[in-house]
Amino acid sequence: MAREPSKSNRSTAGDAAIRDDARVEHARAHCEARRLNFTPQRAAVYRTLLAFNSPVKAYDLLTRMQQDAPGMAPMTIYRALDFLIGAGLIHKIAATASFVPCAHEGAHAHGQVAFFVCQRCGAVDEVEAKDMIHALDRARPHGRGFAMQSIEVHGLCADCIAETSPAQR
Amino acid sequence: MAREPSKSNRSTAGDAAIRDDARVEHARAHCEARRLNFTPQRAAVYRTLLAFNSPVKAYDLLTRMQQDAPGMAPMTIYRALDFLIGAGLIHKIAATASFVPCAHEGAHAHGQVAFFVCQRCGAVDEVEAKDMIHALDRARPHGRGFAMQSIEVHGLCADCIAETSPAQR
DNA sequence: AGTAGCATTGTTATGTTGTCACGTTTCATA
DNA sequence: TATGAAACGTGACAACATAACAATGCTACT
Repeated sequence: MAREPSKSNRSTAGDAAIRDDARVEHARAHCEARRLNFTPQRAAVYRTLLAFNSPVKAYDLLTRMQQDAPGMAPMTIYRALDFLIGAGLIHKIAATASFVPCAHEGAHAHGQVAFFVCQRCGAVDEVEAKDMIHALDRARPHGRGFAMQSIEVHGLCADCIAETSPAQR
Repeated sequence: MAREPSKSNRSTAGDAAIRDDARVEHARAHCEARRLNFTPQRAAVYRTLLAFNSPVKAYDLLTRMQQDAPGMAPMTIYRALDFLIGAGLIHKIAATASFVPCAHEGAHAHGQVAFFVCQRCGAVDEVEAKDMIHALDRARPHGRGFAMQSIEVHGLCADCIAETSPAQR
């Protein structure tokens, strides 16, 4: 699943890098429009997160960034991640203590997004959740005043079900 | 987030202990019916978790249990918690890395429960979620084969909204 | 009774994730 | 240029979780 940074497949990797660069520029504009300070450090963390192309743990991000910036400390990563979450550019997945770029580049309201998290492989699928919110509100008998910010659905993705069921027979 | 509209807050620690004891016996029967080994150690961890009456972190549980059993190691706690989760007697709340007794004493199917988790105070409200599951299934455009096991809704509870909004005005 | 196999528990060490505290740098702007 | 807030560097540490292996005890079969 992980994309190797190998030198084969060069054109694909290059295309991905170009797409990531575009997303970084989009994020910069997003922050400028909100008077948020999209510093080089924050941009670098965001850029690195994009390159993984899958949910990333803070220390994996740190390890990767230390290749270019030896001595970088955990705090540096966590501060940048906090900023990016606040800006709506990334999300934290509690189930796996990992981070993913927002699939909508921050362009959704709070409480209108849901994550389907596979507990086996860690894959995350982010979907708009307006309809779900309504369904949840109706289905919930009490706790009326609860202000939803995100939903995590934990379970097994189709791929992992396919891989595990035969072994159990 | 009280589950029942109590007539008064006069319930004593003694009453609570008696209720907890009943729940431990219920859990014992639950396990025996499933040929699961509800050992004294596991019972003790469950009993201690019940006594907190709120979401508990593993190390808080450890600290408490070390009062009676000095030298108890983290492994011991985590093993018991794993067993209790497997037995359906408790749930893990990923958002706060904490554990709560199942509000239904294990009497619900997998994928039919949702947790409303307050990100400020950590309070957890567990509700049956059959209706939500259907709503989620309908609202979700892709990820057809996803097998839901639990839902965590993250946000702010009514109490915390009441406490924070005046300060923000 | 003997013993093989398994589940449970004990013990030590280690790995992983996240935060605190405090000092320094940067930079817009008054 | 002063100065104050935001951002950043750094080291220590707190909190959360598991690996690995030893010891114990149960139980099922001979």
